Amino acid sequence: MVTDATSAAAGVPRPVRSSRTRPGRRTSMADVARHAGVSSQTVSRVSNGDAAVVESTRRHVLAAMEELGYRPNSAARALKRGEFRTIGVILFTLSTTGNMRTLEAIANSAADEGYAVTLLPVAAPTQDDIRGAFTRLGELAVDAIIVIMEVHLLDTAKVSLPPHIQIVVADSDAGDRYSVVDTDQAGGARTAVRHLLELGHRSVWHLAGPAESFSAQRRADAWRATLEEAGREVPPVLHGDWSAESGYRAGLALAEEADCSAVFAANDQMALGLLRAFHEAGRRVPEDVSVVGFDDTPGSGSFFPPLTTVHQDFASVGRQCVEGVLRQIRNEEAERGTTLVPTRLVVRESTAAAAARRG
Amino acid sequence: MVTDATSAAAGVPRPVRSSRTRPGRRTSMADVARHAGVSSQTVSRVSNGDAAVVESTRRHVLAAMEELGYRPNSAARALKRGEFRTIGVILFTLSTTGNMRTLEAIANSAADEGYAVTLLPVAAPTQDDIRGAFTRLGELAVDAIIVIMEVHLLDTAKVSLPPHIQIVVADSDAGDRYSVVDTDQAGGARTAVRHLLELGHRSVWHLAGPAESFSAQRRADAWRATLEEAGREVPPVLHGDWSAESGYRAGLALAEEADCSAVFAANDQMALGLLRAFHEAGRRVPEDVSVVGFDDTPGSGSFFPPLTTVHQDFASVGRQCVEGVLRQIRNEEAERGTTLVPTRLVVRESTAAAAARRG
DNA sequence: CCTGATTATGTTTACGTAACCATTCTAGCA
DNA sequence: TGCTAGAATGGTTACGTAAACATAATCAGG
Repeated sequence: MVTDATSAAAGVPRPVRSSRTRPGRRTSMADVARHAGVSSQTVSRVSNGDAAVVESTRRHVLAAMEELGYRPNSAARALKRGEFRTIGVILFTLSTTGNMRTLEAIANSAADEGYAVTLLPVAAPTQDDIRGAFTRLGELAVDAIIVIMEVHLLDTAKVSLPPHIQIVVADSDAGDRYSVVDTDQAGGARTAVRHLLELGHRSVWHLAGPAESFSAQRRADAWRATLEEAGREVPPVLHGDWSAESGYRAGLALAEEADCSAVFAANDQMALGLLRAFHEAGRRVPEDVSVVGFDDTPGSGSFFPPLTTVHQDFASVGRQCVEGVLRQIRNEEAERGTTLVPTRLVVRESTAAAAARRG
Repeated sequence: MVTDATSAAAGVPRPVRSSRTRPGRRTSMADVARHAGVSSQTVSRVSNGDAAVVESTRRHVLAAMEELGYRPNSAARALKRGEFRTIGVILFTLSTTGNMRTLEAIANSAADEGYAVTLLPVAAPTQDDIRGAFTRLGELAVDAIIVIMEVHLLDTAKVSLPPHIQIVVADSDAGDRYSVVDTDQAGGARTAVRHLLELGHRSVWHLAGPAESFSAQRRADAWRATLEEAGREVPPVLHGDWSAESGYRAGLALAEEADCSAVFAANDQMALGLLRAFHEAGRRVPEDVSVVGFDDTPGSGSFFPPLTTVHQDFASVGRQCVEGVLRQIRNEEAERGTTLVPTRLVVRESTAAAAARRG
């Protein structure tokens, strides 16, 4: 029930302005200091929990802060301290499992260290876009940058990286020029292929990612190398674009290959498409064809059949990106080299022992 | 080979310091001004592309900037201007399709408007965590906040929202207290159920999301209402936790129900689990059972069979969040009310006309 | 009761930028 | 030629914070 028509309308919450504070401005340390009858330096000390402020004073200042609704101004703080406590992340898209999970891990690790994460998406990997992004990053309030993309795209864009900013590159090559954290693509691919060979398959086909992708290349290279080491025939490589749809198309073609009893797909989405194509073509998985994916995306355990796949530890990738970047900030020097994060083969029901040799 | 032990180690790229600049500091406008022989005010004008600076001066200043590697200090800029040009996004997890796609759209829209996006993840939706997140956001360098979570969680956490900061809440209820942008959950669910009824199914079962979720509740409510409006029997509702695994478990139970010919799953992941359970139980989809999902996640078009599902336009949700927040910043006043983003039914192969009435 | 060390608090200043106002210069016109 | 309007540029200052230094208060030991 409305009891008083003249009262200020049940309004949007607004900051309470003490009569001591200037209108139109957020309350500053000076306001709090005046209100509490101390110097602004003492307010600063309380605000940072830093120096020795006697308990009674501290409480008094805290009360004043509370009363005036004081919030530290991070712009002034950053200006004074010379650091933003923020890490910038530049990436093309969040739409891949890997980027998304890596970003999440980065954000969580950064938060643990008291750092915020600023996102800088680049709509499409065109040169102009990348350059624009980096120009903006240079002006942005960040102490460091983590790049989640492939380094050769940086090169083609002739990007001038802000020199004072430390960089870790996830999902890339070029560990000799930047500090790189990446999943052990080759190791994962090798494990997948070995698993299939150990099941008795004569050879393993490969549905690779797009040719431009270094991740795809490394997985394909390791697949080929593993087959060659084992003295097996290397079937022609198929290329998809990471999408389930492209996996489906490749699967329709593979279903025609009578001697194809095992496929290693470069990611789970394409493996999903493969599964559908095989179902539709009447090739049973795993009885007729074994399929292994890569990523271990959520849901891959509920594919039909549940997918054997290479688990990527994106959380670890993200965490190590943040650790690397903070280490570089603290030491004030850039690092080089690549940190490989190991993978793990998750065996489910899409792989089985090879059927008797067929004709 | 190390050729000269006294040389500065083959080093990390470092900013070139002109002899005119003070060591240990990034070049400031004053440095550029000195180097170019103009006032720092003119440098400021060039930097902002703002005022009338004569072309020759402008080029001269730009050259000086280039030479000294000048980058504007965004902390000082923000302090002076009183705005950060940054939007904070708070969310629990990126691990759901919806959050991720919404975030991506927010980041893109914000970038278009010249705003950066700062991420503030909250590890688990406990009260302490939420409160911590908001305290940090209050001090954070943001002009506005977008909350991607359900409002009742804010309430239980007794969060005090920074009063000067504008808020748009995605994925929630409580449009009467905040400005909310959300998918038209009810409309989507209604469309899904109607689609199944129009195919001749006597009724539609529902695999709902977790009971705590408002999205799940609204989808379930609309499902029930649509059945009741059509005068159909309302089967008991099943609950999953959004995961494919929970869908699988529910599917095993549903496969036992002889009169279940159509299921509406509250998201695609659970629908994926349903499909696997039905396959394993020998119930053909769509011949024996029709299945509809919700989300239209990438890959759902390659499920086996391709999934009929309700497409959510996350890009639009994200865009409208940013538009709303910027409108509030510019008008300096909070808004209320809910903006519903329509859905679209994507009919694929997991739904078909009901078989002849069974026993 | 004084001295010197220690602790608590205050004062001054600089961080880099941009708004505001002042000054100089140019060109058009009487 | 002198005058004025307007354009281009410069000088000064404040934004809010925290470092560096200065001062005041307390206390132990002689």
